[in-house]
Amino acid sequence: MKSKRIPKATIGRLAVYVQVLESLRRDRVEVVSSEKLAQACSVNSSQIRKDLAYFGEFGVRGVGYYIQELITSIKRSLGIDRVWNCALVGVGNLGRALMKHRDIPRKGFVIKAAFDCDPDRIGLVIKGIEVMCLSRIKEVVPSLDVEVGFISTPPERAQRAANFLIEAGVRGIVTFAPARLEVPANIPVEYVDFSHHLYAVAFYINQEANKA
Amino acid sequence: MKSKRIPKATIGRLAVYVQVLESLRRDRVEVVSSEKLAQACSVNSSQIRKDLAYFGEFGVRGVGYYIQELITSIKRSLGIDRVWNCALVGVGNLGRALMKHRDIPRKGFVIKAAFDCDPDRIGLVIKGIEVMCLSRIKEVVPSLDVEVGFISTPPERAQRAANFLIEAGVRGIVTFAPARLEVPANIPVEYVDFSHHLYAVAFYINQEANKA
DNA sequence: CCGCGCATGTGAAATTTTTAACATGAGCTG
DNA sequence: CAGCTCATGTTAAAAATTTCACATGCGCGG
Ligand SMILES: NC(=O)c1ccc[n+]([C@@H]2O[C@H](COP(=O)([O-])OP(=O)(O)OC[C@H]3O[C@@H](n4cnc5c(N)ncnc54)[C@H](O)[C@@H]3O)[C@@H](O)[C@H]2O)c1
Ligand SMILES: NC(=O)c1ccc[n+]([C@@H]2O[C@H](COP(=O)([O-])OP(=O)(O)OC[C@H]3O[C@@H](n4cnc5c(N)ncnc54)[C@H](O)[C@@H]3O)[C@@H](O)[C@H]2O)c1
Repeated sequence: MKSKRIPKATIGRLAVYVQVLESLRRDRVEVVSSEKLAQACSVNSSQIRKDLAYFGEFGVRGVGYYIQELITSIKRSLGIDRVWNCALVGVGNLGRALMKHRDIPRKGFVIKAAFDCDPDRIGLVIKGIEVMCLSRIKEVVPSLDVEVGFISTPPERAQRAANFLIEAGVRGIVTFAPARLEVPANIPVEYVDFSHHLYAVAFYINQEANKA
Repeated sequence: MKSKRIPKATIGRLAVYVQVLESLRRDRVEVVSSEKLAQACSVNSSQIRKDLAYFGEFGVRGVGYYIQELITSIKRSLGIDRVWNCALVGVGNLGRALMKHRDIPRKGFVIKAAFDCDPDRIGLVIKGIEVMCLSRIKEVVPSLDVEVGFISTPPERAQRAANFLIEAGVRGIVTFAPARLEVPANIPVEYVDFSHHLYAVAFYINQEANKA
């Protein structure tokens, strides 16, 4: 377990491994080889062993990986072996879908507070969370131990939302708005944007057409 | 414009370039250098020139890129200089948010039909689209010229949804369900999954903490 | 119409990432 | 408990991607 820079792509793949491993676990499979896992994830088996080697030795030679144990190890490596409290800014269509989405808490990210600036939205209760005015964020975030901010405002409001979140004390941001954010260097920002998936599917459909 | 394999990462960056370029266009900027654009996208300027070079020569030496023209060129290169008709399967929280989301048609992807299997959902009208029973997909997809399928069912139903979509004749799939799909090699599948962004933000927050 | 400044497009170098190859060690069998 | 099998962890090679460096060519000013 040497501390080298970990490729961003590795993080992405670890998420896929967890997804597939959990699906195997549901099917009561207990052990899996890097080869089998690789097939299920559509990657190379050395890739998997390499990715895991960044964090430690989790397998048993001649046997493979114990699934439950490996899931635990990956999660610990990523720092998701605990609950992260989150605050959401922008309770529109997407914001509401996120608040209702069961998989987010299941992954350890619990939305503890939601903020909007529209008076019609403030006071609304979704999944037991009352939508609050953004002006209360500075008081609420510290008191609820919120560490992660979700942004689902329109793009032109995203920077403003980020500023509020950071000033309130969040340590990282996941934004769904299509806008680049300017933040201090010590605040990681993840941009969730599936437009590149739309573009990619169009692009690859065209490629297939040109092949034939 | 030589036809080499185009890195997947390039497609992702082109989406970012378009996003930033459109934001510049809104601000009435007309020309931009690769250096300026690079800063706004947090990438290296050669990277931008390399990415664009896969598709052609779009700039003017000594000047830079004409923004409107570059947007058009990138879109043409990706094959999104036209409308793609789409069908959505699974009209739950996310499905409804997608149907209401203005940016999707704005990017040229128009949801023409929506399917569900829940009798309570069938007949519902969202944004002028009537939710239909999945059994009608084979008749509807060809008649509406649908080429792309969106899947927003629960993960255990995603494969079934994919099978229906492919049999009905879609040429590519964008799935939001956390499940790997088995599809013919000529059908591109894009997996939209932001769990890796959640994991990544947690991971980088921890890294920041270890630094300090 | 020539020369200068500037930013592109590109070939080569550096770096990163992926893949292959194999030595190592766990577990099983007789 | 020796020998064998098998899949890991790791080292080395290959491939891909990113970055550098600069020649090329457009536009403007004199
Ligand atoms: N709907 C989707 O499926 C979808 C998918 C991907 C990305 N997005 C992105 O997510 C964001 C939200 O999309 P949406 O469809 O939910 O839009 P929406 O208009 O339904 O919701 C936006 C919400 O943000 C609130 N808001 C605006 N300014 C605010 C501020 N300064 N502080 C706090 N709240 C503020 C509004 O009152 C509204 O409730 C957009 O940036 C969109 O591009 C949406
Ligand atoms: N809600 C979110 O914010 C969100 C975010 C990311 C990913 N996702 C994923 O998107 C998917 C949908 O999430 P959701 O929150 O909308 O769930 P949901 O339960 O609200 O919606 C699922 C819908 O699919 C329908 N369905 C089930 N089986 C079907 C079938 N065989 N054919 C057609 N329709 C079928 C159901 O009737 C329901 O309407 C899930 O896989 C989820 O993991 C959701």
